[in-house]
Amino acid sequence: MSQDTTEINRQLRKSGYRVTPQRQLILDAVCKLGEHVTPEAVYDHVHRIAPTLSRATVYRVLHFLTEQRILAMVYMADGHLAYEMAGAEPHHHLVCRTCDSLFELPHSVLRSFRQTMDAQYDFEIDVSHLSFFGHCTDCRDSTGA
Amino acid sequence: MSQDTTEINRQLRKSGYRVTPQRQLILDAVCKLGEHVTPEAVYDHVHRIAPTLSRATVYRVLHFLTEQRILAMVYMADGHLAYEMAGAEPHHHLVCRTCDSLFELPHSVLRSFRQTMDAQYDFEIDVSHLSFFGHCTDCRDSTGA
DNA sequence: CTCCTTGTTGAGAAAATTCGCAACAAGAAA
DNA sequence: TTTCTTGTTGCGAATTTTCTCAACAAGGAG
Repeated sequence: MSQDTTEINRQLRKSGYRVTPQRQLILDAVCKLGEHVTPEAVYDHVHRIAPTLSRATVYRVLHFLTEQRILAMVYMADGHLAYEMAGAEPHHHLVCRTCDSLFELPHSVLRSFRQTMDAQYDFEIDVSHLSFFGHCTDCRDSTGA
Repeated sequence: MSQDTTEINRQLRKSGYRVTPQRQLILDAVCKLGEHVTPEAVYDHVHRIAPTLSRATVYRVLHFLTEQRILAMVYMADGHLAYEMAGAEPHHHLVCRTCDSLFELPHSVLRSFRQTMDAQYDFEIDVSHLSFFGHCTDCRDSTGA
């Protein structure tokens, strides 16, 4: 389940943050629940183990762990946000605004683009996950010309 | 203000949708309020003119007009969503997850990437606006290593 | 081991966004 | 212009996400 939590904990402490049981529970939950984990799913999961752990903490910790590059945000087709472990194999999404379908995009496609951003803007685009919105094959011609 | 609304209206009707006063008011509002218009700002604006126009309608219409490629969604640094006319000069954002700063990215940088997506996946990435999350020059080294 | 400093949490209120459904009204057809 | 179909809206409730702030507790210092 919880992959090398030890290493993550060490990293957090080193940065001056604290390793609390809440953070560990939430991290474990995302880890265990797999890809595209919603805040509500996390809450349901951890709430059974720690009934006093509040929703606010779930949202805060998810945000915090994303900032720490431990988790990655995933924009779902329905517009909602989900999370997953940032360490997982990077993959990206093409989300169709019309039919809401979601296509996976191999990380390799992004490689050169990221390098350009890095070299020209010194900006490190989040490797873990990107979502591109637009219109898929079936929908691209359905609106107007 | 309201740029060629006539053409937009025609297009909507042609697609089987209706042109209602609410939709026109909301479109005008976004047009007039400029870039990065929040739903709340739209509501405040139209509510003065049409007090019964509900928040739900504002959200629904913004979503609808985005789907119709008339508006474009903009992910703000604070995580909130804003809208702007899709016809405007395309520009994109680099959003730093750590310091929340927002950098503008010229459209030209995206050109080849879009062409690749188009050619290889037959997916038309939204031209109007993209947001890339990551870490800027100042923040990229501040976490870990 | 005990004491501080200050990063974190819990609880509930507040704010933001979405839903459900009956009443409405745009606009095609007659 | 009147009628009818069905896409849209309003309202209020339900959900989701954020905020405030006092009480807590992680972990470094002594």
